[in-house]
Amino acid sequence: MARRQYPFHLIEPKWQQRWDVEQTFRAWNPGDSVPAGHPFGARHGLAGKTPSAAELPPKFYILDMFPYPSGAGLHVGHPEGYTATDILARYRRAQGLNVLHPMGWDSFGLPAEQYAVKTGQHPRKTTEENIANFTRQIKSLGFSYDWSRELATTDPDYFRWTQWIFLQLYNAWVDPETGKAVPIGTLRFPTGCDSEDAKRAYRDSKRLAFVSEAPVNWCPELGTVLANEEVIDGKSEVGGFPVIRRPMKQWMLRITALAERLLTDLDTIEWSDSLKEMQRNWIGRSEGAWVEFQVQGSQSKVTVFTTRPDTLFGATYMVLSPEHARVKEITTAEQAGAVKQYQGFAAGRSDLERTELAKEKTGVFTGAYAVNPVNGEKIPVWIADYVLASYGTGAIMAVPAHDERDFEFAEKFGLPVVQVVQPPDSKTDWKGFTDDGTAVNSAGSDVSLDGLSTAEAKAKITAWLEAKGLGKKMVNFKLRDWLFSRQRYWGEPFPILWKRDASGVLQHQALPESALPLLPPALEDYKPTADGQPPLARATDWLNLPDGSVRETNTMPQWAGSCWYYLRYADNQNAAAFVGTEAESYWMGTVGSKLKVEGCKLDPTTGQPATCDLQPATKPTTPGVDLYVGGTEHAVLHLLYARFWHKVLFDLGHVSTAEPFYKLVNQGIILGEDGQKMSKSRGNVVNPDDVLAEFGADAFRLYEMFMGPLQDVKPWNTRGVEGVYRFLGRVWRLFVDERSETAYELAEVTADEEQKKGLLGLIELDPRIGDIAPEAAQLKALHACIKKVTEDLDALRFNTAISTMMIFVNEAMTWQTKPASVLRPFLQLLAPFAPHLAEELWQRMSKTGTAGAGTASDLGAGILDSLSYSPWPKFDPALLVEDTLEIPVQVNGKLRDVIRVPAGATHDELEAAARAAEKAQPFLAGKTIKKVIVVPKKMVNLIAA
RNA sequence: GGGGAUGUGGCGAAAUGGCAGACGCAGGGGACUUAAAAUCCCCCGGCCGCAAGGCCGUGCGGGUUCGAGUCCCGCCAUCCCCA
Repeated sequence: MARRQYPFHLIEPKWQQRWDVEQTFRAWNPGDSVPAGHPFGARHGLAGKTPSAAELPPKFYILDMFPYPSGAGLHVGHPEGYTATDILARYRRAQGLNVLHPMGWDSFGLPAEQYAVKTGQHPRKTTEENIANFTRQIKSLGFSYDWSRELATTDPDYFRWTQWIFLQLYNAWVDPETGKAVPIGTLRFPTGCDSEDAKRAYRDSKRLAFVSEAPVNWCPELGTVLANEEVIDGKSEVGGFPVIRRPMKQWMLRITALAERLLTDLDTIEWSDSLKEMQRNWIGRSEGAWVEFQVQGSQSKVTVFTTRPDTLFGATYMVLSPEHARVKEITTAEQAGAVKQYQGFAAGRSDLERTELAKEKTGVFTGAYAVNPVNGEKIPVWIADYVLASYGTGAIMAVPAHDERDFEFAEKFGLPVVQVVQPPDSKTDWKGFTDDGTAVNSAGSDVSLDGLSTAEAKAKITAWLEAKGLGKKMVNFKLRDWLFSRQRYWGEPFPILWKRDASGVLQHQALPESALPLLPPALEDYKPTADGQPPLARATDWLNLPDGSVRETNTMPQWAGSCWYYLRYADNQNAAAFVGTEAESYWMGTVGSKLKVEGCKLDPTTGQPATCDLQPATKPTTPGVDLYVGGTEHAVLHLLYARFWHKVLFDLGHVSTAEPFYKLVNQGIILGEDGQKMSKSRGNVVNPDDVLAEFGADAFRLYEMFMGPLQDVKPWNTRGVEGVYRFLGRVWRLFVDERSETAYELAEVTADEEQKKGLLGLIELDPRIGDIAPEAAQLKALHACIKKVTEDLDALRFNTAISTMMIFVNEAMTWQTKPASVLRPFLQLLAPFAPHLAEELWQRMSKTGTAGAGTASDLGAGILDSLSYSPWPKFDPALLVEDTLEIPVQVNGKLRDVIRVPAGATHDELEAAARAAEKAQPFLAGKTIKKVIVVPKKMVNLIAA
């Protein structure tokens, strides 16, 4: 190990302990009493008071995606986002905002359960051990979390409310007229729906949480249903066991009912365009029409959904999905055998195999014909597995001329191909042309589309269909309802009972809220039962109630707990509600402070903040979480699910905003030193513990941010850590007296562990630091640094902010005098990035008895003891004004010279100086200047010929 | 297959359409030292040149512009997500 650049091994534990003991980073809810000694109270004049929401400073809610506490511990990818949010949390705190910055655990999950199956150790024990290790690692990085708000999704006090929210979903439906979730009691029953049984069935079919017989990914080996994302190439992601599709009774959440709002409300939030695009694609809204086809010689009708009703004249056959309900009744006797056989074949194939991977189209003719409503033509009806039962109506009209898959199918089975769209460019082949064009061959006895553009044709034919009662405009979504049950032990049990009705049929029924939390039973064996029941079914005492009803044995998926944790952080001790109204509306920004915070202007001679009081607010605070940072792997599912729950809670009046996360940033992943994704098998995983031991937490944090832009993918490089570590060493040497440090180093050699803690006191400030009037160049360096770091932080450009501080320090190292009024504000800039080092030096700068020209009180006056709550400095633009500028001179667009001119040079002066530029002369010789482009303060371009 | 992102020195990267390569790493040279480590100073895109300087250069091909790493069109490559 190289020589230590500075005693981070003593500094970091010292400050971490102090922050912990003093609860420095506690966030204050409306109605909390602020203790007299807390720096937040000192900063805001709230010491010993109990401020209301209006009296508190504006809120800033900055959130990390909470981790699954795995047995492997933290790797360097986790703290990337955490460091970014911590820097911003500290920055906003310094700006005077009331910052909510919490951390918790997404602790339900399969690994702990699998370990339990193998060893019999309760998953709770494994989970607690892993949380303890994660906590230790995260705390060692010095993040300013309010640990009093810690939560774990596996904690009964937490999942009690997850179950409660499930009941809200269960007891709600979406009124199609308003598109809003409302209590199930408001449901209006259709005429004829009179009996209690009929009403129950109708009600159950409208609930946002409902039971459905759906084809699911069943993994016999794991004994559970898997979500699509947990199945890779037909095998389980965990363990690689085969997965088959089979219909099962499952709890579903009706997310499709809010599809439209999930789509349109994306416009109200500040996410990256690419992220919004991913959500839009996932929701997959398409406008089209449904069209009804009469089956010839039968009463049966088949409804199809098409996004291209304008191509109706080109429909030469129809395809139903093999599972379509009408298949049985329309199939002719001759084809029955073939159809049945094909249905069996299709059942064994996944959606993936059926649609995307299938190069060879398959299908069979049903023997039936349908009538094309626009021209009365008879077209054959096929079944084929490239049509999915779950998309649209499960049936399509095939227009092989203008749809790729239909075309392939028609080619293979020799079906006719009729052109009905003319491409705008006559050179383009119409076969397989799927874009917009002009309708052709589209005239029937009753309606003609010929000559119309695709958009016009769509409108005309849809109106015609509607008038005839044969079809209607329709919006379809790719988004499916959310399969919400898992056959596992380590998840939230459903607060549901199954009770027999009068005819002996089991009916589901919600537990009362008073029965929550419903705990999972104690088990000896965590495996599914021999007959394929979930593990909860093993607990017969728990399962069977005295009245003969049985409990639901499925559990919720891991997504459940992460759908609302950001709300619980706002009020995690609340025993009466999932979140208190006042806390929710304050932190989500709907009832807020009437104050705003101005930056603090520095007095140029003392470097101390002058005025930085709270001013009346002119803008409302941000609705929702101000900034949410996490990995791009959650770009779709988690974020969509959480938005869905939030909207339901909003509609039901439980939360005050329509969207949970106002601004969201995805951090890029960190690769191993070899440029490959970090993984145990590649052996390229970097453990933060090792980096911390050698370089300290501040260097680790700094490097994580210095590597490159937060959103980018970037490889780890240990040499790079050394670089920023050296920078911190230079900062240290900028402030401390070299001789005292030598004395400290000598003492450390012989000191025992206990004595070492006291040794920091031996180190003194550099005697050249004092209350000296700063030189103009020094002030300029400082204020340029304040400007750039502040702007970079606002734009999340951490890497360039660090570069800027390096430039400042490199320059400051050459100074013969070190005015405290310049060095002190620099520490404030550094503090969010390297908080331990900055606090340590700050403390020395404000301590009595420091060497130097100024007296102790001069150095400390007006400065809070706690750097964490000291006001962020504001730069003075007047100090940054240049009196001369370097202006590049181009000839014909190529740089030829650089001239120095007064900053206020006029257009003509600039032009004259450029024409006279010495090094430009050879390129002007013998030519005449045709044109001159002058960009004031920027450049001059001479066009010569 | 669909979607998203990214291509700039040996490496990580900077650059409101206006001096490409800030800052850092690696490398080279020097100072200090008995020596090393640490630290400090200098050099560091390629080619030609003793030098001054010149030419070329931001994945490839076009375009817009006085001027393009940046904007537009078309390719290629890599990575990520989803199916």
